[in-house]
Amino acid sequence: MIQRQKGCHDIYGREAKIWKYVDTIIDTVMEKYNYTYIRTPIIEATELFHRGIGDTTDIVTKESYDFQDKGGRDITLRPEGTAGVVRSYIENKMYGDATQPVKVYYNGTMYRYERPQSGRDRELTQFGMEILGSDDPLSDAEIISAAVNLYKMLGLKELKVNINTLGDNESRIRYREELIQYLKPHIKDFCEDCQERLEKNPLRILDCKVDQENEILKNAPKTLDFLNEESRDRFEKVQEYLDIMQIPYEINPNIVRGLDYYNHTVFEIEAKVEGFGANNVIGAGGRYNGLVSQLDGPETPCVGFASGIGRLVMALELEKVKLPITENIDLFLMYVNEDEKKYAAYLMQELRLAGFIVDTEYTGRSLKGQFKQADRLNAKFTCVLNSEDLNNNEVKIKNNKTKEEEIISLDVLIYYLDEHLGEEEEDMEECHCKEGKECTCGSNCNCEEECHCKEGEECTCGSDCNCEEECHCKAGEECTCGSNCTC
RNA sequence: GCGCCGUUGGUGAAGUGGUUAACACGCUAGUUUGUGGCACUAGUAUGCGUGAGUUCGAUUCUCACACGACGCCCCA
Repeated sequence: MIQRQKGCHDIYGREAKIWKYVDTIIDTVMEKYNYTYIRTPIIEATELFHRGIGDTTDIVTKESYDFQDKGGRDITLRPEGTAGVVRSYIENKMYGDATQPVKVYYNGTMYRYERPQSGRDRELTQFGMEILGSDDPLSDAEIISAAVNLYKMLGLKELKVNINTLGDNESRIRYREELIQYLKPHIKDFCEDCQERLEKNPLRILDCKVDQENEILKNAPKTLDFLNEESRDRFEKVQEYLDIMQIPYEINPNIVRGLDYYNHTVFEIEAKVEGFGANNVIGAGGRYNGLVSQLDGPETPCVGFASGIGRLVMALELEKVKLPITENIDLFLMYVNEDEKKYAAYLMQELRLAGFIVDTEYTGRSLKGQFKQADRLNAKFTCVLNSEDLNNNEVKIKNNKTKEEEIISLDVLIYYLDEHLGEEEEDMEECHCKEGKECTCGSNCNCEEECHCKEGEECTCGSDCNCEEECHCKAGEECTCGSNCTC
């Protein structure tokens, strides 16, 4: 059997619906902020990332998907989105556009040759936004606020925004040197990883999990002390704008972005969700004023942000955010003989063109099996096409929730469905499951009522539960049976 | 690149160095029910990640590899 590639995932079914939903929210929010969608190639010249992201970064040195194509060109599968956007900005001379700054957003797959773990895959989907051509601290604040608002709109509640500033390139380099000098005499007392980091990535030592309690580290020089006046003013301005926009944040001097191109404002957004793995940063970004010129474009100040959609979806699921995802169909048509089947084909065509979600039987199941199928598909209405009724120009339609059945004229079927599905919409949010009955609300269950599930039985509240014994659990409560039940 | 644990049917899984790999769910068919959701009956892996080794014999022991989960490095 051919398997998917390591660290890659197939996304389908309910999960795919969540991804699509997240995409639509991104589009909606970005439209409000007046960002335009940009789509750049997944493959780029290898040199772009070496010059853009930096030769010392692991992403470029160890983790990139490099190859030569048949023409001998050095190609890399993009490991992140910003470099490609900047390349496109320069190549298409967007700096000459009438509307400045240029505000764009992207949403696509990135590739990193890494060992997979929770929240990290080889193929990842990132959404990101960039403002190119503005040095205004308001643009820094806008990027952060847009990110936070997006997460809020998706339904995430517990967010932690960490911000920091690296200062301009000059103070950044000065600080780096100072830090190395300070740590060097004591480096023996640090963990092995930190000893490695000293020359390669000294700023990372500040954020080391092992040496967090080390007194020497606690007294280490801070980036903020090395800022020149301009950098300090800019950082204060960013905070001021964030305050005005009522975006809560914390200043965390240990936030260090991995990519070489960052300067001034940097930030990370963590999702504080129980059960999240070690990688709980769902989005991060910062200012990169030097990148455009470094890639042969005009001196252009920029700020941007990127977010992993996979982590985002994981956070939404762990937080059990209620998402407006439809998992039911309007009508399931059943039939027994060939004439009825033909009529089903005709009727489906009519109803689908009229805008209803309609399905029927395709595998030759018995009528009994068709009823089961209708339930599996969460059909709101079912209809057994019966030759006799059809000859009378009538159809028997059943509300699958109330179990009420009516015989109506075929001429008014569309009108009937329209009317009754409208009613359905209103209490779609409400769940009517009771003891011993199937949950009507689908898998994202928030039953208020008690459910009784026994070993091996499907939990009546709709979640997958492997109770050892009967449990009486309500929505949001810990399951009394001790199993991993999310009743 | 490093570490730890794992890999048995559509699903959750039990299990053993030796004839037919438990149980449950699901699915399909049948009986019954005025057109299903209950009950009952039957069917549903020639197979235990892949390859090699040990052995008379391996799904069960050993090794390698692949993949999965988690953590480190690094990073969204």
